[in-house]
Amino acid sequence: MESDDVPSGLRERKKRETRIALSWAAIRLTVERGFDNVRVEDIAAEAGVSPRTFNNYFAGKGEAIAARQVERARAIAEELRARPADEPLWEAITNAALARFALGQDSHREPADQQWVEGVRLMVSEPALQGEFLKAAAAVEAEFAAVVAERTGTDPELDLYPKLVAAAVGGAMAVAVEHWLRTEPPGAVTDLLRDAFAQLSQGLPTPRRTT
Amino acid sequence: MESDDVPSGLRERKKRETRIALSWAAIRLTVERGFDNVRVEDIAAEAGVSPRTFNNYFAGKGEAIAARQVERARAIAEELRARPADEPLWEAITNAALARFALGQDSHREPADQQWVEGVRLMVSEPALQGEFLKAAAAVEAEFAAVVAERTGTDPELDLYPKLVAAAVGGAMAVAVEHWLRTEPPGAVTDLLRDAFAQLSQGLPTPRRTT
DNA sequence: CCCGATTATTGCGCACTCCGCAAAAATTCG
DNA sequence: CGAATTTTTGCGGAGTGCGCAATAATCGGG
Repeated sequence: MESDDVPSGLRERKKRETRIALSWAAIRLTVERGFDNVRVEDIAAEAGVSPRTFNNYFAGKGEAIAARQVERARAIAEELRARPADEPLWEAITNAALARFALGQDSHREPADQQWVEGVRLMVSEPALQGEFLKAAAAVEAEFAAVVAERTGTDPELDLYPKLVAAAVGGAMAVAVEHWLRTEPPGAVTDLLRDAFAQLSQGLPTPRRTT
Repeated sequence: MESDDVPSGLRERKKRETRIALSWAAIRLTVERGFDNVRVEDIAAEAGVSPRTFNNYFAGKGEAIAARQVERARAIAEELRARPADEPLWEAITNAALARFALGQDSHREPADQQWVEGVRLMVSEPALQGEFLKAAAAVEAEFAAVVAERTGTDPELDLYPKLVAAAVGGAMAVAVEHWLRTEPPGAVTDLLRDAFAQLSQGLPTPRRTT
């Protein structure tokens, strides 16, 4: 009956670990070999469970891969919730997103992952996965909208506002990341995110020619 | 080698017709029976082609269903391109979207489709399809971004701006339609769209309590 | 109008996916 | 420890997506 508490028994920990192991294995193999060259069987083997068990956790390869994005998005929503209530909305959103992105940024910065970045590019351009990523984003957007509604005193059922903000934020993050992946000397995602949110909060005015 | 001209031979017309017939059949059957109770075989039969041919046109059921959304989104992009260049961007976007949505709105307004609306609700809440819809939206967003870039003199490769606008617009439309489908006495989508775009163009300021 | 060239449709086969079901293994709790 | 709960696993089957090659339809020049 409980909704989201953490019993933290041994059982729950193992489940969590298996889930993460499966998701991670799916990502790693896909980045290395390409989505179509990875079978569920391989992923399960990598995580040390039976193929059937994979489907107890995820409905398909795509979902397993997108699971980690979901986690991050959730974390951003929680980060936002934890922000001081008197902080202006867009400032809070920007800070929340930046905090989480910066987190995963410098954690594994090795020069050797040049090849890995290339694999990621291929992965995100896989049509089957794009849908999955977007679906994942949409799933979390509802949650995000709820937090925004809390902060602004609006009602997700009646007002467009919270979901509009959630959709815009989700889109902005996607655009920023996409742009970042496409840029050859990879700069800082955080700068792109800051820029994107700033433009959003200003009503996306036609920028004056910066060239 | 030609990119998108219309040879208008008999062959191309038939192909287009088959494509539309398949897409339409997929939607109709899904709305009536639910996504999982429709087999590719059924869709093909409805359109008068072999099951194998279905896969020559679409990679799966979901893609067939989303195909019509793609078409509409494309139409909006073209509508935007056709707008006078001196019209302010957000006005042009709003008008373009409104024109296309109003088009499909009153075309088949019968009291008998109460049941149909219910089916559509079920359809859009199907997880497998949400991903597909979003993927379709993303596909067109690039096109939309290109038009925005044209209008504003920005470069999709360098500036975040055009894609940011495209993402925001796509998200806003999705939110508006979702809200509209959830509202019991179905009002006018166009009003919701107008509202959504207005909020976007004003930077999504925290609304003052309207209750 | 007809015939060769091009293109679409179709049937067949196969690898893979996803899920229901029930047995086996693991974990929890009294 | 031992029974109850939960998870893992193997099996089986319905569906899917696509390559391949044969067949049918369309096109375009003579």
